[in-house]
Amino acid sequence: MEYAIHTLLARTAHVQQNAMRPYLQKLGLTTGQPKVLRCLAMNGPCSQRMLADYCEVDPAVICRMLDPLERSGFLTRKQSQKDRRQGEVALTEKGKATFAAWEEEYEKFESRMLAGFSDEERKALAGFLKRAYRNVGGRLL
Amino acid sequence: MEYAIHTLLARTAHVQQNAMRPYLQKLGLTTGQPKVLRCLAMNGPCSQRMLADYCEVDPAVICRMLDPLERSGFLTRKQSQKDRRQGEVALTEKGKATFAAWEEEYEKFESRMLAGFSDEERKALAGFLKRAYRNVGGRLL
DNA sequence: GAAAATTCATTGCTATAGCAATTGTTGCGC
DNA sequence: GCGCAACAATTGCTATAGCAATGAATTTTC
Repeated sequence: MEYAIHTLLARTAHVQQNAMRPYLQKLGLTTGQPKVLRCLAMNGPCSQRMLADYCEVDPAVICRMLDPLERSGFLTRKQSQKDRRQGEVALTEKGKATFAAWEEEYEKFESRMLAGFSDEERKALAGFLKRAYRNVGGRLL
Repeated sequence: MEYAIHTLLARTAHVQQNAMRPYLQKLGLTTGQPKVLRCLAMNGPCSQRMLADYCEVDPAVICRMLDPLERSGFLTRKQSQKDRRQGEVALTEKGKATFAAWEEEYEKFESRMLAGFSDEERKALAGFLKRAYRNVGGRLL
């Protein structure tokens, strides 16, 4: 039987997420948290609005995700001086260290997922995904 | 900047889902429902366990997804005669018609997502996704 | 400079998803 | 055939995600 691309894409992403969970759990992370930490690690302290834009999710999602991340001591929230509407979210040392550890751990995962892929194939896959991403409205990657 | 494959995959799947939502809403469907309808359309009446296996989600997820699908009149649930532990989930006529309409509607979406892809590229992308899917533990596609 | 529009964070509601525990039912070992 | 293991559906709890509405602060418009 033939599968539609959207099915292959959704299923692969879904199974991928389940496969990553044990790696993340070793570091005390859930599956959605690394992308928030990544934004902060790459861009430094951000407002929640910036996090939402970068992660391409609704601001409400970020708002709710920050509570457990703060409780776990990965980041801190405070009010911005310049604009009291905005918060300023920043990684703690623990947050930085945990994200760095995840980046290392992730290598193991990726080599498993792409086992048997040549360098050309990896490049081609990345290029295809990026093109499809842009075709359906993605603006960031 | 370079993006990890898992990021490209997760983001593309995520944006894809948001892009499909309006098409689905025209038919009164939510983003998770088509895969359940597909299983029933392809395989005929199923137990919830079969649906969970086919959709690669926890049986609890199927259990909770059936309530709204039943309320919308897309399917019916009854107890199996042979094994009273199992239920028997079956599409209604409305469910069949709606799924068929979705399959048509989906064509429009896919041609948008894969605009600019040659036939070879489509085949290559599908092949790559399937290999990655299997590498991370997928057993069905 | 005051009224209107916009922006940011948050909360409520729903959908999708995993895991653990529970209940009821079947099947197996003996 | 009885007890126990396995299995099916369900429910509770949490995480991720979208959308709508709200309240507070800022910016724009006039």
